Amino acid sequence: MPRKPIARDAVLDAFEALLIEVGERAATLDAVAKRAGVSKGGLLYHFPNKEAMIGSLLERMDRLAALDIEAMKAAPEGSAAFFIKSSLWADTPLDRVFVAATRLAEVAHEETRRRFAGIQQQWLDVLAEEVGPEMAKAVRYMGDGLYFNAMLEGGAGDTEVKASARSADVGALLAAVERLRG
Amino acid sequence: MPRKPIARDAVLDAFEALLIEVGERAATLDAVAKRAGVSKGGLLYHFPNKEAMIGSLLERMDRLAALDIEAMKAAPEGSAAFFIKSSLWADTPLDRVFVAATRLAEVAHEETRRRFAGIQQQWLDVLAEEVGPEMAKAVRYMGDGLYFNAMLEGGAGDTEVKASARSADVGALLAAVERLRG
DNA sequence: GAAACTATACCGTCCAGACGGTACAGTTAT
DNA sequence: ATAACTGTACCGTCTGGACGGTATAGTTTC
Repeated sequence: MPRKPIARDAVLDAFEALLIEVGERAATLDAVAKRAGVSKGGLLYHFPNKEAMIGSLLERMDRLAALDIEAMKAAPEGSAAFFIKSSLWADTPLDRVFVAATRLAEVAHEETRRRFAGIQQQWLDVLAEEVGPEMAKAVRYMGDGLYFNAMLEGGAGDTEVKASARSADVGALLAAVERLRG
Repeated sequence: MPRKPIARDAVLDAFEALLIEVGERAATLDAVAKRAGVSKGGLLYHFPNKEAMIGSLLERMDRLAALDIEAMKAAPEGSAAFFIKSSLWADTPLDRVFVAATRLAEVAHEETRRRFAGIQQQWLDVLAEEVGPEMAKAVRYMGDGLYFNAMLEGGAGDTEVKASARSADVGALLAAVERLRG
């Protein structure tokens, strides 16, 4: 059996972290390799080019999103409440890959945008089963707004403070969801 | 009398358009000059460097946002309904500069992020006067979600189709706002 | 006559990617 | 069992191109 490609995941993690913290512009191959503790040559061994690296990150996103949608369907508190809660930045693997991918979509990366649209549609479908198609949109836009703000904050400043400030907002949103459902 | 600096606004418009349509990465000085129908030298005559150009764009945003907030306060249908409607992508000057600036915030441009936070706070304050601080957050997140989606779509694909699809969503959001207010 | 440009040449830096090499785990032939 | 071989998993360096910015000489418009 050949050695395990431990560097592969390390590279993907580093790429993700740099996208979140310093944006797409600064997530260069050199920077990713350095952060992953790998040489640039080693990085390019696993991912023949940058596009391939992005492709692997998107696969990771699809995989995690599929799990999230399953959990959402099965959530005892209802899919809408689950959705709002999980839209809050909590540094989960899904949160991370999502914000990282947003950085790519922002630079007009078409494939990334397509994947996003697909996942959002799935969320909407599940929400619509619980609160109807109209209110589902309201709920989804609230969640999107939460992501939008997480993305704007990025890695800058005091993450702790901002996270707790936003978790207070979730209470308000859950109350709003209750009203919308009633 | 010297000629009027018509190129200045043309450059800013071109920069804005490129940010929206092809992202920050592709909005290079050469590309901006070409799109504005101006030589690179001419561009740099008005803006000594790229940062200065960004600064001017942010000034434009602040100016337009201030007008919007005044209109919001004076809106007969209420500030919340006005806010939701105006969060829809309608290709207005404010919409354009806002999405363009989002592209900069996404690449971790700190000054841009600060300006955003300031404007968002003002919106929240006005909304809170009408629907209270809790529901104001719900409304603002919905608006943010609308912007988030406009931003993800960018200039790619059929803008007409997507705009009309989203304007249908606004009906749902306005209904949601009604419920939240009641 | 001066502001508002055009046009072009150039510099330093950074980046994606190519390339040639090395270390070593596992396999096969003896 | 061990020497010879094979393929995977890397490392370090180099190159070509793009980008931000400088410089400068000339041209148009008011």
